[in-house]
Amino acid sequence: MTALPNRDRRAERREATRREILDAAWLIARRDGLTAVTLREIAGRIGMRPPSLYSHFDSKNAVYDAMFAESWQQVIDELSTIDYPDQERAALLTEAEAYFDFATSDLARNQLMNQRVIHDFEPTEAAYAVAVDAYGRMRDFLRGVGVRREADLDLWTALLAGAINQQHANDPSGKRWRRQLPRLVDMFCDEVGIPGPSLRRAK
Amino acid sequence: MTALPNRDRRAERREATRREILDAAWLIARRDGLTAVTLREIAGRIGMRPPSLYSHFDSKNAVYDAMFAESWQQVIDELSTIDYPDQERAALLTEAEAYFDFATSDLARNQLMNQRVIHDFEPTEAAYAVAVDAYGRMRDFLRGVGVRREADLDLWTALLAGAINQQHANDPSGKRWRRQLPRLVDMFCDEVGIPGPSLRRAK
DNA sequence: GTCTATATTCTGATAGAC
DNA sequence: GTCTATCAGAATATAGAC
Repeated sequence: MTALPNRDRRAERREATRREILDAAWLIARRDGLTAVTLREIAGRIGMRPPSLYSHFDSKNAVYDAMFAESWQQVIDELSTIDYPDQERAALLTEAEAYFDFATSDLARNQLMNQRVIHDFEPTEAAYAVAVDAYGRMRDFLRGVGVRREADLDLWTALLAGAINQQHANDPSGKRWRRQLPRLVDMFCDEVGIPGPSLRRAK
Repeated sequence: MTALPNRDRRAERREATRREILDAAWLIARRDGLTAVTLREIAGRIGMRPPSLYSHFDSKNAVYDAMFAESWQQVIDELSTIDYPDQERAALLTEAEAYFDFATSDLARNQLMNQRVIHDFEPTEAAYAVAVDAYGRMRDFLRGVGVRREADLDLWTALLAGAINQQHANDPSGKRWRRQLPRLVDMFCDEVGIPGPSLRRAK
């Protein structure tokens, strides 16, 4: 009786190559924009020929699909490490700042996640499920501080999206709209009835 | 002494061709996305050969540049026809709805105006000046209802951008975030100290 | 799993005739 | 101002050898 190996070196290597492909794609996307990603350049960067990529991804959009899924997974991972303060308003501000920083730290990623920049790309069901999961966690978090109505969730996402979008468009290297976050969170809390001291007096 | 002609038929025809080119480009952009615009298809649609377009535009990005400028000019034209109510909050809501409707009625246009979808396109000084003009008019309008601080302007643009962005991304054919506008305007007015009755009680 | 070779189509742009 | 001809290159994707 031969013992089964406890590591699958083939699978590990395969996963490593897949990782290299995605990293190269991200590098190109950040440098020249999402639409500038080409199989040719991905291959060139990792010392492969373009057709070899098809052993790992069925198509170029399959690469985008993996990027889409991993972006939303990063949101989940990032937000799940947060140690929230007890006070509701402070917790909301912490959440807002974390998501804002995540979104504004990578324009290409944010475009892939939230804008229809690649017109013929639609996430697969599996990839979309990760985004739905991330949204569900945000909803659970808001429920935890007393926000339950659908319209209030829409309000929250609009406030965040607006600050992020303006930051990208008009002050990509600054903090002009990030500074508005305490104010936006206060406005949100006042509107939906979350009590507590204003976030802008302290400190 | 021969009289000068009071019309320049040559210039008129030239302008008409330029118009045809831009209309074709818009059609493609709306149908398949901004990045799908090609000189080949523009030419095909108006019964020309691709090289002929260079008699009217120096490059493909020059076409985008004209589209950028005319988009911002449309904002100016659109908002300047508005007959605002006297009451400040009502006036702000009218403005917000007009701009929201403008932005959400054409995804490609909004991407060209406000997102960096075409990575190697940067508007010329002349085209950018139109955008600056539009922004100046919005600033003047807000000043007219008592909003003067830079941070308050940033707040206003963030609220609008957020609603527009979420509408595009998550409910492109509906009104889910448009319904939030009265609420958003009320929140804004409360925050910056514009008096008046809530926009959500009446009607 | 990676390669070579290739298919097919498209890209923006220029030269020069008419 | 529009055309033909052409450039020089890039795009995604497939077939089949190794």
